Amino acid sequence: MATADDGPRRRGRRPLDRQAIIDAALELIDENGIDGLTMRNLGRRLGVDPMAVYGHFEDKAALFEAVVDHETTRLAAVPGPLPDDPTEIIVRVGLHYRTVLLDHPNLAPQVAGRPLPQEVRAGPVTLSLDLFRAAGVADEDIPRVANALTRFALGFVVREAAEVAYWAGVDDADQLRRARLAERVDELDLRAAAHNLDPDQTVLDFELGLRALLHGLGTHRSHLPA
Amino acid sequence: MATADDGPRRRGRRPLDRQAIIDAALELIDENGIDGLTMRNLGRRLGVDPMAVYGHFEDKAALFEAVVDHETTRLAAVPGPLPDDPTEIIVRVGLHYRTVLLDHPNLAPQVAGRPLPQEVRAGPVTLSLDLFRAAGVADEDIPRVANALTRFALGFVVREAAEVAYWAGVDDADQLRRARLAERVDELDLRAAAHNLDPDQTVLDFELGLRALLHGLGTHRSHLPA
DNA sequence: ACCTGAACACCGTTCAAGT
DNA sequence: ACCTGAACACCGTTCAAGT
Repeated sequence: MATADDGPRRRGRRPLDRQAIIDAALELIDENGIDGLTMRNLGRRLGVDPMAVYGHFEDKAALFEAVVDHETTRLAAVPGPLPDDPTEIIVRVGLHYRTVLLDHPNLAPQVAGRPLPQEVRAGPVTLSLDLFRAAGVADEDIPRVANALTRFALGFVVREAAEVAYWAGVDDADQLRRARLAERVDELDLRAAAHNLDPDQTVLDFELGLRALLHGLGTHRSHLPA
Repeated sequence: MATADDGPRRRGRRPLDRQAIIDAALELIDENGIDGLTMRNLGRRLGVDPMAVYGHFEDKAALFEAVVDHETTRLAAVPGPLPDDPTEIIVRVGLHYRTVLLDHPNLAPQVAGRPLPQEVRAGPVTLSLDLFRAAGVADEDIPRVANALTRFALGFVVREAAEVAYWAGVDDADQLRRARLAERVDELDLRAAAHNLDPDQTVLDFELGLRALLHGLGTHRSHLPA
């Protein structure tokens, strides 16, 4: 058992390496959004002087980049076994992206706003040239098709995460904003706010959109007007 | 002519109403990103004591919400004349969304992460039930189709804006990060970084994706597996 | 009614000091 | 080698005071 007075959060239990700091940073971001990550909060959570973190990261920006990189890396780890059909593989990758981004919705915009090296090269599954070729995409269309799919998948989920956070009233410090939200919910009929907040519905929307996009991109060499 | 010593930025030239404050806030956000908007910077830009802003907005959060609302409202103002074909109207609305969001790329994630009342009701053009019905979408599919289109359009542009800002090195305080970026650019072949940074190419990607999505959504009642 | 400026409680970061 | 704590220059905001 730990002694009673070795710090507010039992410091020393974890030896304060980079991973322990990244994990604590993710906790703070999950709990209070991106602004919840402050060097002082981080020190308190780790049971350590705030300045101790500077021994492992040059500054807050470097720490934050490491946190985002940590999540970006997870995007490449698509769980198997995988289907044979290339189209189905692409759908699976898309659904996996969504799952990873929603694990830390407050960080989703940052993860999605960054290039994804792993989707190009490393990792067990990659959106590779060969995959798109196997799916029947002509070589010269691949960058465009890859762009459309990537931006659809990441953009969809970022907006999903942001909407959920917004309606939930992220920084619910003031009741006034909530009251205004309630009004707006009543205004919405077409958008069907309730529909948007149900994860079981949203994942279906996501898969529908992804398949429709794949189908639309695949059946026509170009949808652009002459 | 203004006298030489009436403040660092000729205060009094504009009477400091809400609109003048919102305009100055947008300037600061455009120049230095979301963090460039501070009450002290705002006061300096307006040639006024920072606390003067509190006479017009309750706090910084209220000011920021007003700025985002200002941009959200612009989304509804689709310039005419409009085509007759409902599908073409939807494409035009999407392209207009892209233009508005890219006017203030640093604010795009905030604008896109918010519900868009105007797209439902007010404004000269709305993504209305009637529009989707005219485009041949079955009533029960409309929420799902509207979701897919809205999230594709807004998500695409948010990611576009974020990627451009990222490669440009938004907060280019440190050269080290730029060096790392240069390495990464070399790594990318499939994603075709140069392609992604060319606005003339990106708008074609956007329109292609939007049309493919519309086509895919329209030709099949459901793309979901049984 | 609107603006000012000192003050307070935060923040990231520097630096000299401890072990 | 790693952690500490005082100090500095920022930040949003409160409040008493000016006009």
